[in-house]
Amino acid sequence: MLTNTKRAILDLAESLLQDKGFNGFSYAHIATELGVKNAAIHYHFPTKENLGCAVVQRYRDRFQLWINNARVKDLTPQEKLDWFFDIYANMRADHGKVCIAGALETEFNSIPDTLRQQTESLTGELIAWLASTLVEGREAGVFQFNGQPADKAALILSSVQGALQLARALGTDKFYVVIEQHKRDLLV
Amino acid sequence: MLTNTKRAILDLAESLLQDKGFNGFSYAHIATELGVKNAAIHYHFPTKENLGCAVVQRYRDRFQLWINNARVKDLTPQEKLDWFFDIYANMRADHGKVCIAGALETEFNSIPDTLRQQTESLTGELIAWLASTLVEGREAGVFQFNGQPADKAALILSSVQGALQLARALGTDKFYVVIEQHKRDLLV
DNA sequence: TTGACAACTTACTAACTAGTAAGTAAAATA
DNA sequence: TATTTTACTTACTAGTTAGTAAGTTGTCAA
Repeated sequence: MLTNTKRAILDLAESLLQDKGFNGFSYAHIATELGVKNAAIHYHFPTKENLGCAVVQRYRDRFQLWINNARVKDLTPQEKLDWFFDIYANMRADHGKVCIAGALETEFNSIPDTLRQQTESLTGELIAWLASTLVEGREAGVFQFNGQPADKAALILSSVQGALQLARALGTDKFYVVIEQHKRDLLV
Repeated sequence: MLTNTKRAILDLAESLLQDKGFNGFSYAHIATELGVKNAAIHYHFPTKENLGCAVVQRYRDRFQLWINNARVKDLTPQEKLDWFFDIYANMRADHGKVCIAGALETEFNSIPDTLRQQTESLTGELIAWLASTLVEGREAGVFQFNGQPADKAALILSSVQGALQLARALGTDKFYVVIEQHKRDLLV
C-alpha cells in the first residue's frame, strides 16, 4: 500500500523526470513542492537511485497492466497503434513532457547502474509490444511495411521518442506531423 | 582565431554534452581532464550558458560549411542521405554519443534560454536540409514516400535522434536496424 | 626597454547537492 | 494500557556547483 506522500513523491518525480531529466531535479525541489522536508523523501526513497528505479518500475507495471487488459488487448491493430500514439500525444499535451525511456537514455552515462537496467527493461518491453502489434496488423492485412516487424518497431519507437523532443524545439505541430507520417507509411 | 585551450575546451564540452548531457558535466570535469584550473574555463567562457551556446554555434557552423561544400552538394540524393546517416553512425561508434539537438531537447526545461534558442536553430537547420534532400530525391525518382517532404524529414530526424538513444539501452545493432528500415521505407 | 595585453593560477564564495542521525507525535498493535 | 512502528521534522554534513577577484607570467608591439 502506498501512502499519500509516497505516491505524491513518485508522481512528482515522474513528472520532473519527464520535464527536466534525472539530473535536472533534486530532493529539495520535490520537498518544497510537496510541502515536506527533504528527509521525508529519503525516508521513502533512501537514495535518488531508489527513487528513479521506483518511478520506472511503476511505469513498467502500468504499461504491462494496460497491454494485458481487455480494453487494449481486444482492440484492432490500428486501434492499438492509435492507443500507443495517444500515450505520447498526452505526454506532449501535458506541458511538453518527453518519454521516460528517452530522457533516461540521453542521460544514460550519468545515471546509476540499476536505473540503467530499468531503462533497458522498459525500452525492451515497449519495443516488444510494438513489434507484436505490427505482426498482428500485417497478418490482418491492415499494416504494410518491408522488413522485420522488430525493425519497423524500433523505427517507430525511436521516432515517437524523438518527436516529443523535437516538438520542444520546433513546436507541438511537428509531433503530430510525425504521427500522421507514420500512419501514411504504415496503413494499407 | 581559437587558442589551443579554447578549442580543447569546446571539443571536450561537446563530447561531454553528447555523453552525459548539459546537466551531467561541470567546469571541474573539463578543467581536470585538460589539466587546467576551472577559472581558465571561465576566462574563455564566462558562464556555462556561454560555453553551451558556443558548442552549438560551432556545430551549426560546421554543418552549414559541409552542406554548402561541393563534396556534399554534388552528391546524389541517396549519397546525401547516406552522408547524413553516417554522421549519426559515427556518433554511435564514438563511445555511444547522442545527437546534440536530442540531448538539449531532453533537458530543454532545465537549460538557459539562449541555449534553448540555439537548439531551435540547429534543429530547424537539420530538418530543412533533410527536407530539401527528400524533395531532390523524389523529383529524381529515387525516393518514394507519401505526404510532404517536411513531414517525412521530421520523421527521419526524430528517428535517428531517437535511435542513438535507443541504442544505449538495446545495443548498437538497434541503431543500424533503424537506418536500414528507413532505407527500405524510402528507396524506390 | 617598457608597457600592455593575453592567458592563465591561486584562493575564495554562496548556493545547492544527496544523504544522515537523532528526535517527535500519532497511530497501530500486543 | 503499554509498546512498538510509521511517518515524519529538526538539524546537520561533506562534497560539488557555477562563478569571482586579485595576482602571475610570458609574449609582443611601440
